[in-house]
Amino acid sequence: MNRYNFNIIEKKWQNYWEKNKFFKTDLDKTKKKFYCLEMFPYPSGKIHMGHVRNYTIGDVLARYKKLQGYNVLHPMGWDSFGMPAENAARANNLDPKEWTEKNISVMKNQLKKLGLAIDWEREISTCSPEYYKHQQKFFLELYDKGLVYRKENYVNWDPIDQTVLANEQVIDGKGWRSGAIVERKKLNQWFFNITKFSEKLLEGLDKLDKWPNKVKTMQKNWIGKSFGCEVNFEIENCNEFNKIKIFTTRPDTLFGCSFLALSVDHPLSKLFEKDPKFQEFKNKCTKTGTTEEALAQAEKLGFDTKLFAKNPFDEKVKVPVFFANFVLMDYGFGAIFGCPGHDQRDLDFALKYKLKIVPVVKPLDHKGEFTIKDTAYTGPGIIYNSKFLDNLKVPEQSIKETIKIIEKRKLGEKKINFRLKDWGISRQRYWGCPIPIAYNKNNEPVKIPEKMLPISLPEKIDLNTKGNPLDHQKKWSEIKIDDELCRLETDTLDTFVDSSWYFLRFCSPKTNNYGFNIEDLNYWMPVDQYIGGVEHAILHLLYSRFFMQALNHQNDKFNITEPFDGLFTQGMVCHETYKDTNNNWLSPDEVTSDGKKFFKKDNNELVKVGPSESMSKSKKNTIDPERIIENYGADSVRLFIMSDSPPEKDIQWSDTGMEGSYKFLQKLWTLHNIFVEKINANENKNESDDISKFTNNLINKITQNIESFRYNVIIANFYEMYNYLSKELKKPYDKIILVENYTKILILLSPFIPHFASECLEQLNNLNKLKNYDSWPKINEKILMDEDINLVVQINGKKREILIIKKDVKENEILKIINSNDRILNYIKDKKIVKKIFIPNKIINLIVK
RNA sequence: GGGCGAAUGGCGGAACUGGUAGACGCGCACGACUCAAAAUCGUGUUUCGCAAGAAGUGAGAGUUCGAUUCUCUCUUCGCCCA
Repeated sequence: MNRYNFNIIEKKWQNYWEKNKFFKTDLDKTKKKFYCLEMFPYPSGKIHMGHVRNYTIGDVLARYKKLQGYNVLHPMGWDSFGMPAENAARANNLDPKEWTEKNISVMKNQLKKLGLAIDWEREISTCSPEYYKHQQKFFLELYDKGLVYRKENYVNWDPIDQTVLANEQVIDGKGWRSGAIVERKKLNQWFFNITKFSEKLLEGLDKLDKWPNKVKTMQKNWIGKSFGCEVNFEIENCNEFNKIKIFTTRPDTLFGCSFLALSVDHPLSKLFEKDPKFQEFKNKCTKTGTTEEALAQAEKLGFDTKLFAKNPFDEKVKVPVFFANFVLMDYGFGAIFGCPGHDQRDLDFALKYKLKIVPVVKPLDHKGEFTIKDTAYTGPGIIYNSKFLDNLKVPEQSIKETIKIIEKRKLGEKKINFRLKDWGISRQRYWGCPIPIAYNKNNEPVKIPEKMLPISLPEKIDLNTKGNPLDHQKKWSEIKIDDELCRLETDTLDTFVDSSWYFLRFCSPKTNNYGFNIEDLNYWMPVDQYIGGVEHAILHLLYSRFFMQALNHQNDKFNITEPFDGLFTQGMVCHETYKDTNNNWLSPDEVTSDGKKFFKKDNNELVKVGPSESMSKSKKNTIDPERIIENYGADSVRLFIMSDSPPEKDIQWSDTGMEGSYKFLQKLWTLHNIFVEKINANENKNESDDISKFTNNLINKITQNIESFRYNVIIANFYEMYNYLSKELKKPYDKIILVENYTKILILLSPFIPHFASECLEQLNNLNKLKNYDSWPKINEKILMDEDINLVVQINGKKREILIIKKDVKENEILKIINSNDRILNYIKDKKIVKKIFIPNKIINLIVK
């Protein structure tokens, strides 16, 4: 018997699919559609196991839906702008464009070797002017709608490299490359007004019932809607600034207020502009990073203004006003009141500056004096020390009631605050989409007229400059608009903008005059199933949702509000980590094992085995998919990556598991040959038709498990199928029955191991089944109903016997069977049956005494 | 510190709405084939026990005829936010 030669067979089918345009999207819009999309990759060089997992999950679904008769859109593209290209190009003196294009061609080739059912004619790449031209139009459209604006904002500034750093480039407060201490610097930057849609983005989550709750909660927390109140504090003896407006979510603790804290950017800071001590303090503040986390961890610092504010509830109580490093200008009004008793940050601050600590909430069951030492009390309880607020229950009564009083006394009003900030889209980098704006002589922004788009990036430029390379492109940046010489914006767009609408472009990838064709969109959108890593749970998904809101805004024709109807977040691919005696990471290739301990291959030194972690280049625990495909074939890899763990959880890469999948494929091939042999022999008789029952049951299980993404269980179902069939085929079977059942089984297998299934179906002369729509096997309910069931007999809740009986047998029938079963009777004899619990087709439980 | 989630054999995991715990795979053991090994095939594999049987899903309680599944408390781990 011939061995299954995956090399020949996989190549054969990949060529066949390409030549016959097997996965070309159908343009017939009368058919029911299914838009299956996986997060497109960044072309970093080679595909990694995470891609293999992500794209196999999607591919299984796309192939399954196609067989079910859907018109499937399953495209692929490249998220091809971004820092790695710029860094790699700088390091190796290359052009980012060439580097990117080379990577794309390598990775595309690798994806094809996986046998993915992708319509490559719809391929897009975000770094091509063909793509970003439309993005520039969208930018101007949003600009016209008032959703884009420019303002000064802090960035992470590397003073040595003279460049802006992304948050992830700041490591322990230092620049990743230069090691310089990162500063906060104010720059003029472009923003998308995402906060205009805070409420809509929050409400929209409720309708996304095919999203994981986890992701929805994360977005909810990120948007961070909080109910609170603005309160005006009067400032004593200050003519220029007699009122400060603060925001608080805890107005009920107002009597515990012992200071006001302002951001150094608060308008009141103008009074201290000439104070060198204040400038020194402000500089100190700019040295702490811009992230909320950095601010939270930094030591609480204050600058005493020597001003005093009156407590609005009791004008006799006066509290000092500070500037403080932990108050941000873009939250609330850049001013808070400090209540050390019930907020840890405020308490740290108060202890440092020896301010009063007045507790105003105590736990309900607390007896005697309640004191605060070094931990603020934030739990529930009851208000005290607070005059007219005393005895209000915290939090259910206190906040609401206090706001009522504040509004009645006209001291402030109820306010809803969002944590979500506007989206800063300016990047001081070369390899990104140019912002279609220029500046005139007066430095005013001017829109680039549509006919001048795209503003393309200059090519083959010197990247080894300080700061943004585009700042050094004088010639490129000169542009004439309406006969006026202007200079182009040199900032480029955040790459999250590129990925906020690429799924729209896939619907009409070739349309030239606009980013999409609305008829195509109305047919294909929303994406029915979006699949990707949970690391994009917040930003990418939120920005994409925002983009739909923005396009929708003031546009009756664009009716999409939510881009992704279903979302699935897959787990990561992990591998053990290895370190040598000098604590250097070792790759799995450098390590060998005797089954118990691990050794370094070249010198037999003992290797330290670390925990299994997500595959990453830095820990050297990666497995190269291409090499695995070469050794085992794409079908085997697909099988393994689907088999060991539920798709939403992390999977451990294991060589033995991989080998197991490979062996299983060989076993299926043996089984195939037995089928073919038996079909040719045409035994012309059936002992029974158990095989049809089995197949019918299998269809039922596989279909249900695909729909709920339990792919690992499906692979187990296939193993069971193999175990069953290798025995069952020892019986004689009629050719017709065999062909019919085996064809169905191969169709069930085809989404998972498409090359193998195609080869076998071709040998059965049933290849057309994979071409035709609607060939996913249907369940025969009658056969399903006919099956025997296991009925468990329990005595006092303990399993004592299993009865294999027909479905829907009545209780008294079952009691008859029990009465003739000695094993069961043994447990009942000499006892009285007190109670009978009977659940049809499941269980009978006899309670005896 | 807050939010969300998880914990099942030596390992990965299964058990859809409370109803047979451990499917399926890996590993391991034994056997067949072989001079031998690999490959392949077969049998077994939660623990204790010769067995009948008993215990058993991180720990402890509770609801129930019946709990891996529901409720409460605790422990550990993971993710997100701070």
